[in-house]
Amino acid sequence: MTKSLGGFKDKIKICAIVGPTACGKSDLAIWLAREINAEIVSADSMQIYKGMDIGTAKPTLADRSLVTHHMIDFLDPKQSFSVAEYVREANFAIEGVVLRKKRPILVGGTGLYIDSLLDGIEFCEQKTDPEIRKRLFDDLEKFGAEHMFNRLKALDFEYAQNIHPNNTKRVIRGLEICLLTGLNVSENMRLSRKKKTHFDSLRIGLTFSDRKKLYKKIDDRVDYMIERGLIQEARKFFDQRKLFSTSAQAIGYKEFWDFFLGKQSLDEAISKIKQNTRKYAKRQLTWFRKDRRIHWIYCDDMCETERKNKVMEIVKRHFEIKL
RNA sequence: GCCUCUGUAGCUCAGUCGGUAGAGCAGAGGACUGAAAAUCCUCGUGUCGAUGGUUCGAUUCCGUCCGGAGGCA
Repeated sequence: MTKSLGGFKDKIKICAIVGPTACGKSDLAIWLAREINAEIVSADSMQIYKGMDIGTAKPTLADRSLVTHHMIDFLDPKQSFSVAEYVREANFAIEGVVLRKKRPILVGGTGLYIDSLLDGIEFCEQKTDPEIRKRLFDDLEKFGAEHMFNRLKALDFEYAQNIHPNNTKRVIRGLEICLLTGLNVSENMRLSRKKKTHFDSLRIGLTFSDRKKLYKKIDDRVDYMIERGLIQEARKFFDQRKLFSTSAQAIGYKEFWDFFLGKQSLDEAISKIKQNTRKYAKRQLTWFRKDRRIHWIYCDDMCETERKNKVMEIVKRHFEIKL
């Protein structure tokens, strides 16, 4: 969290547009930003990467010439990234927006990034340590998941109760935190929540009441990505794929690798992308649904004009904009 | 026309030496604090193609019919 943000007297009013992938968040945000003199701050863990344009449905240059976008298109795909870095950079970007006398709109589907930012989660100073992590993974291979879980349980019983022994990624991170900070995970989490957020946020959720309609939009969008040249875009990264860390997870790229190797047909790769995107959307919905603060807008229950009116109504109330 | 194989969950298939059935995938729900587009957990009743026969009992054995695949003419 940047020190300077704490320097603002009042809480920063911010509007967040959240929801599953392919539900129309970006378009709505661009329209809204132009209406209320705003700049857009993205909360998307993959649109940060340079060159990954089609597959991440990144706002186009035309979109970006209409409204200033932050937190997209700035990192090399070989670089890793994390929530902590996101929160730091996004806070910095929002500070700039406010200093320019513009309103900030947060838009994205990465729930962890959104909540960590808006709820003011303060991550500890210590970064991740690749060596410790590697050692822990070696131990995992040697001794198994159950053993690692027991080690965590001994250090932090409270946290261990919340995670499943098979979720080795979480178990190892838990152990890493203990080794790195000297405090257990639960204690770290309490500290991270100690300070109050400096945001006064409005959360608007975009979704469909009929899940099938969302899935149809996803399928259609993947087909459109293919038309726009997703295969060529993915191919550009193919040779370097082993150097990717965070970006290697992006849907719409990794699914082509078996196709490029001649192990799978193009149709199979495309179906896989659609399927993975649908599953991803489902996970996003699980994340957002539990958040009672979100004002939900169901895209299939109202026409575009109604939708915009509804959004404008609650946004104006939040920013105290007079008619 | 004859022969062989085949018809079981939305899909691909297993299985029941005769006591009405189970995997993978798909799908649904959930968790989530430095990899999060990641990672992980939970959830399986379906006229076992139709109909007749044998049997205490058939999805399982037998006959016929219907659908699908292949072979021979």
